[in-house]
Amino acid sequence: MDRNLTRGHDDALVGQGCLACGTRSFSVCAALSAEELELLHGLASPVRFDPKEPLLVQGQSAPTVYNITSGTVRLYILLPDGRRQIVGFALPGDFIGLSMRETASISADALDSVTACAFSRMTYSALANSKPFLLRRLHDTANQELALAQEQMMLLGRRSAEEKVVCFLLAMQRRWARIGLASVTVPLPMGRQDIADFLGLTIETVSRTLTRLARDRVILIVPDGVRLVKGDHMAMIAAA
Amino acid sequence: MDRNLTRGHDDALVGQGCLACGTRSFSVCAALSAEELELLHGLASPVRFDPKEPLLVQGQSAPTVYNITSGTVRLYILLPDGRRQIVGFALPGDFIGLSMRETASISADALDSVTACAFSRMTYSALANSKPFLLRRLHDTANQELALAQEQMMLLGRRSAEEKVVCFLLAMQRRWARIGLASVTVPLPMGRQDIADFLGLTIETVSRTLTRLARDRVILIVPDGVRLVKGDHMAMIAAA
DNA sequence: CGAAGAATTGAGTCCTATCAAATGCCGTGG
DNA sequence: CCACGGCATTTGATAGGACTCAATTCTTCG
Repeated sequence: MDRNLTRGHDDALVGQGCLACGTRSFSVCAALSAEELELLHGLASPVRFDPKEPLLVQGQSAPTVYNITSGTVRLYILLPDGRRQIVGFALPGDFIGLSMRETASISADALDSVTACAFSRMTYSALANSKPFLLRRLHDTANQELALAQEQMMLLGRRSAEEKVVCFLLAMQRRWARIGLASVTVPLPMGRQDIADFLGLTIETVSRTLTRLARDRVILIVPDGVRLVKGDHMAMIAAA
Repeated sequence: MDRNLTRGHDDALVGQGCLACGTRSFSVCAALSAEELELLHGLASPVRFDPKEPLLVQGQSAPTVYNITSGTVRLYILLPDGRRQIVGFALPGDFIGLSMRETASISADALDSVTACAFSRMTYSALANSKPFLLRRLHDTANQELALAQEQMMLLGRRSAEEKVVCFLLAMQRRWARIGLASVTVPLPMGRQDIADFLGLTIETVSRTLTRLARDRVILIVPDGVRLVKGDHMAMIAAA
C-alpha cells in the first residue's frame, strides 16, 4: 500500500528539525533565521497522509495549516451536482490552508503519499503577528498565488484544449524546477481526470490531446509523466 | 466627454478627508481609527480617471495603489494575440494594485468616470509595516480575493453559458448590496463584451443568454442593468 | 436627422463533450 | 508463472453547445 512513494523527497526527514527540512530553501520558512526555525520546529508536528486522504474539506473548519514536505496535494472545489474544479496542486514547500477563515472554501486531498508539517492555525497566526516580516512574506505569497489564479482564469476562459494542456505541462516543469527537479521529463503525479478537472476539459479531451502531441513528437509520454521533446515549440504555443 | 457619471457616488467627496469618505465603512480603511484616518488622508491624493483611461498596464511598473471611491474599473489580462480575460471588476471601496510587485501582472482601466484615492506604494507599504493590524487586514483581503478567484475558476472551467451569466448577475447584485445598493435592479456599468471576456464567452452568447432569460421572464433588461425578476429561480441555477 | 458604435439576431460550423467500447496496466491469487 | 479482475487510459462515433461570420436593429450623440 505504499506504492506511491514516487519522487525524491526523503520521508525520513519528517520529525527532524526544520533546519534540516529539504523544502526550507524554497518555502516561506526561508524568511526565518536559525533560531526562529528552532521556535517554528517546536510548533510543527510532522504528519503523513495516504493517497486520497483529505487535508481540508470544503465547508468544514480548518484549524490546521500544512506545509507540504513531500508528495503532491490537489486543491479543488465541488459543486453540489458533482462537478469538480481543481484550483491547484500543492507541491513540496507549498502551504495549505493559510487562506481559510472559519470554514474551508476549498477541499484538499493527497494525490500520493504526502508528508507535511502541521501547525495549529492559532499558534501560527500568533507567530505571524509577532513576526511582522513573516506576515509580510505570507502576504507576498498570497499575492503571488492570486496572480497565478488570474493566469489560470485566462487559461480556463480563453485558451483552446491544446493550449491548456501545453501550458499545463510547461507550468508543471517550471514548478518542479523551482524545487530542484529541473528536467525535460516532467513528473505527473495526478491522473488524467485530475488534469481534466484542472484545465476545464474532459478526460477524453486531455487524453486525445496528449496522444496527438506525442504523435507529433512534441512530447513523449512516459510512466507517471511526460518528456518535453520540443520545449521551445511548446513555449510558442503557450505564448500565442 | 463626461457622459459616464452613471451611478450615485458623490464626486464632490474627492478631496475631503478620509473620515467623510463614503466608502470607508466597507473598505480596508474601516480598520483604522479616526486619528489614523487623518494620517492616511495626508498620504492620499484624490485622482480621477475618464472612461477607458488606464490605471495599471500589464508589464509596466505600478508605483501607485488606488482605493476606488466611485465608478467601476475592469481588471484584465491580455494575450499577445489580443485575447482578453477580465479577472475582475473593482467597485467603490476596492483596492487596486496592492498585489503588484515590480511590474503589474494585470491591466486595469476605468469603465466609466472613476474617482479614487491614490497612494504611493512605498509610503503605503511603510504604513502597513508600522501598523501590523493593517497589514493583517490587507492579508485577509488578499485571501478573500483568492477565494473569489477560485470560485471564478470553477465558473470558467465547469459551468455552462447560462449558469455563467446567472452567477454573474447574482454576484453583481451581492456586490452592489455590500456597498449599500441593495436592489433587485442590478447596475451593469460594463458592456456586453466585458461580460463575455469575464465569463469566458463570446459577446453573442452573452447577448443570446440574456435575451433568453428575459424572454422566460427570469430577468428584465433595463438600460445599463438588469432587474432580477426570479431571483430564487436564478439562485437554484447558480447552486446546481 | 444621420452616423457610429453597441447590441441583437440569424445561419452554419467547429471544437469539445458525450456515450460507448477497447486496450493497457497492476496487483492478486490460483 | 499466468489468469483474472478492477481501474485508468485510450480510441471511436456521434451529438451538441458555443463560436464564427454576417446582417439587422437599437442607442447615443453630434
